Amino acid sequence: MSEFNDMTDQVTLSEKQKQLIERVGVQHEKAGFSPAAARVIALLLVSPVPELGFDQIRESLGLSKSATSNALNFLINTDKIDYITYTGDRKRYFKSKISSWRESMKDAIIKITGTAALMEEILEQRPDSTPEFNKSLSEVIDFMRYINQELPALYEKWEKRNT
Amino acid sequence: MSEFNDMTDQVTLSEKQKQLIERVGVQHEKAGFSPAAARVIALLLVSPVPELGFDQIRESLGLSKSATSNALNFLINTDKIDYITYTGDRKRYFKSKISSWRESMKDAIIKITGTAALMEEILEQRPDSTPEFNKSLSEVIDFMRYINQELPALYEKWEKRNT
DNA sequence: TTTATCGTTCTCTTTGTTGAGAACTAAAAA
DNA sequence: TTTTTAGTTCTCAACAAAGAGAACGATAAA
Repeated sequence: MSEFNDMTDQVTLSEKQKQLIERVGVQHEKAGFSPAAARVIALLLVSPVPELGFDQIRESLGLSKSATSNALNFLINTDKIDYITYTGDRKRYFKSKISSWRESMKDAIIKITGTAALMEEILEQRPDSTPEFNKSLSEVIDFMRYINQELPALYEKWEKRNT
Repeated sequence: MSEFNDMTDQVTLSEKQKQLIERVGVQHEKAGFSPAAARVIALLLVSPVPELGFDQIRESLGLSKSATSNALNFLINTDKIDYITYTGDRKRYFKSKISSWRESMKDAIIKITGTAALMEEILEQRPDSTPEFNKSLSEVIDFMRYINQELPALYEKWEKRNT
C-alpha cells in the first residue's frame, strides 16, 4: 500500500506512555493474562491511535509474530478486543472492547453467581455440628446473592444520575 | 500424644466430598492459587471438622510435607486461613477464614478502586481526538467509583434485611 | 541428655509456560 | 502465473512453577 515500506510500523509512544503500558500490563498479568497478551491490551488502551494493525502492535511492543498472533487470538476469544477492516485493505485493525464494558460487567456478575452456587453446594453437605461455620458460609452466599440482585437497580440509578 | 501413632491422620471424607474439594479446588486454581493451596482451602471449607492439623491436611490431600507447608504459609500470608492452638498441644490447627468474609469483601473493593485509579491515569493522558473511546473509559471509571461509593449503603441494607 | 514432635527448608525432577524464528498458507495483487 | 501481503502454525529452547523427599532445626517431652 505505502510507497515507503521500509518505514517502521511503530506507533509513536512517549516514555510516559510506554511506562503506563508496562504498569497496565503488569496489572493484567496479575489477572491471569500472559505477558504478551497483557501488553497488547495495555497498548490498545494507552495508544493515542486506538485501532492498530498486526505489525504496529508487534513492532510497538517488540514481540515476535507468533507471540503477537497468539496474544491477539486469545484476546479475541476472550472478548477483550475486536477488530475492524476497511474496504480495499486486507489488514485487520485491532481495538479494545472497552466500549462494551457493560457486557463485561454482566459477565463478571455471572461469575459471582457461579461462586455462590458452589458455596451453596458446600453448605448443603455440611454437618449441623458446625453452626458458626455454616452461618458464615450462609451469610457470604446470601450477601453475594443480594449484591447480584441489587446490581441492576444500582446500575439504573447510575444511568439516571448520568443524564 | 496418642498411644496409637501408627493410626492414619486422614479426615474421613465421602467420595462426594472429595469430588467437591476438587471442584472448589479448580475454582480457586482459576483464581490464581497453586493446585496444592487451592485443595487446602477447599478441604478447609468442605471438611466436616473445620480445624485440621498439618498431617491431617497432608494425608487427606495426599500432599508432600513441602507442598503442605508452602500452601499453608501462602494461605496464611494472604489471609485466607488462620490457625489456633490448644494448651498442651504443640500442633497448629488450621481453619478457613470464611468468618471474616466482610473484610475480604472490603479488600476486593479496594482492588476495584486500584483499577479505577490506573484507568484514570490512562484517561488523563489520552488525546482529545478519540472522544468515543475516552467516553467509554470515563464511563467505566465512573461506574466503578459509583459502585464503590454505594456498596457500604448496600451492605447496610443487607444487614438490616437480615435482622 | 536423648528422643520425639512439628514443622521448615533445600535439592532435584517433572511439568508447564512463554515466546523466538522459520516454515507454511490463503488470498489478493501484479 | 508469480509475487506480495497478512497472518498462522510448528518446532525448539529458555525459563518458571509445583511439588516430592530428604535433611535440617527448634521446641518440648522423657
